[in-house]
Amino acid sequence: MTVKAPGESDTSRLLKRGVVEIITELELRRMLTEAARVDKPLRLKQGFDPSRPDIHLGHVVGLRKLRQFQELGHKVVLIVGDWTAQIGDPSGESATRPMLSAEEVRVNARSYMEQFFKVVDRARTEVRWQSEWYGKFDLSQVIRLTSKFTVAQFLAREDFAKRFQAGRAIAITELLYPLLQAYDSVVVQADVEFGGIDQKFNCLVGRELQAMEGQRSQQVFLMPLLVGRDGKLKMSKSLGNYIAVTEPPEDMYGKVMSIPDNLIVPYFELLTDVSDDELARFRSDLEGDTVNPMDLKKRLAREIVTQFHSSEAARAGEQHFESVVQRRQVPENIPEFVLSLPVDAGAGMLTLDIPQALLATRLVKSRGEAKRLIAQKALKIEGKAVEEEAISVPVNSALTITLGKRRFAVLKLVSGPGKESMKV
RNA sequence: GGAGGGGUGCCGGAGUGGUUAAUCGGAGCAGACUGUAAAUCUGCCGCCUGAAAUGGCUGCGGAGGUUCGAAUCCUCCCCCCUCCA
Repeated sequence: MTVKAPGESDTSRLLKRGVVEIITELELRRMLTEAARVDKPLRLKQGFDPSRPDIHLGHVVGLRKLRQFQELGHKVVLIVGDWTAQIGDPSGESATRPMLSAEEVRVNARSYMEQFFKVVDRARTEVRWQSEWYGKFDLSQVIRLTSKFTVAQFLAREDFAKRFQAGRAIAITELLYPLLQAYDSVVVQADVEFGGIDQKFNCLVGRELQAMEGQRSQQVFLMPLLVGRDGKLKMSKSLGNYIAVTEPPEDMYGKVMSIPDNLIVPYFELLTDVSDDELARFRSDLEGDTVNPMDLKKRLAREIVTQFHSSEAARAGEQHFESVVQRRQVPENIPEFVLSLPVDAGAGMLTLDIPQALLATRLVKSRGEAKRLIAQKALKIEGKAVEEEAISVPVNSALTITLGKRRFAVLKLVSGPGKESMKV
């Protein structure tokens, strides 16, 4: 094993960019130097909650940081929080979560790790399950653990303090959450714990507990919370403002394009490797209005899609965006449906009940929605706006349907007994 | 053990007998505009029927009940929260 000491330029990238706070930076710097000197990697602790196996760009901010440390030779210790998951993270108004079966946890963990290792180096990661130590934890140990802290200490945490003052509920298990997380640090002998700034309290409890157990306290590395697509709140799955790392390239590209302009620079800063000089230029260009924000955003989207897919996928995503969104063209490979309808008496025509057809394709959820969309001029058939709810078309025609900006289908109409439709 | 507050549509949150399919905000969708799926503006936003005004159904924690009529009143039940012990 070879642990490298960071050079000066590395250090500023490592310890300054995308970092809110390091507790304590001085000590961490010492540890980095020392680790290189004795060639012993630092143990970088990162936990995850297997009830939420989805990784989005908000998590990626931290994962990239872990990766940077790994590149210096350090080791990530990934903790599968199969016990804390049962408590629920107290940050926010956590609703009680359903308990997961052991099997569900396993499935989630597998899926999580698949995503995790898109960014983090698997070879330099140790995976540990909480059940390894909490599976045999007994009451005397629980008492011993809880006896080390006071309510006042916990009320120092902003989230608890606010809720307490507001007279809102704080479950006792929620108080246990930071304790368990802290004890994890003791078990795995963490040197540094990584987390979003909202994890500050939990990580600090870890420091104290380690000291009480006669261990060297971990350093705490806190990163900013990425703002979600809404431009206001932190990216989170429950708020629906996230971009998942498993997103197909077109969607990922498109979703990056949908972030508000004021997030362009922060996203570059936290999610890409563009240099600090370039970041500064982006900033001034945006302020001075000398760049079209869209062009910067396209670059951002390419960078991000490339990280999780490939540069080819990024190019394809961009082409898709330019043709479908910007030029409003119909994409390729749209779903096709065959609809069999009775032929009208006389000529070889049939009457297409459009809401019915849209419902059959599941492009809409109800006839009502279809009618509304038609009234709102959202429907195009073969590129032409259609405002009628029924049209007459020749048998065996294939119609390309566009509904709004993002819904497409091809309808093949054949003569048949009823209104049954089938998907092809 | 005692006292009190509350459960409303995807979310937040009004509403305390009819004018409430249910104010408003957010999300979502559509249109316009545009430099983008940014921003902004406008509209839509339970289901079915109808070109439409209309009509029908479902709906405010659950089950009953009162009433011409209930999210709103009564009874029982379930769940959540706060305070005092």
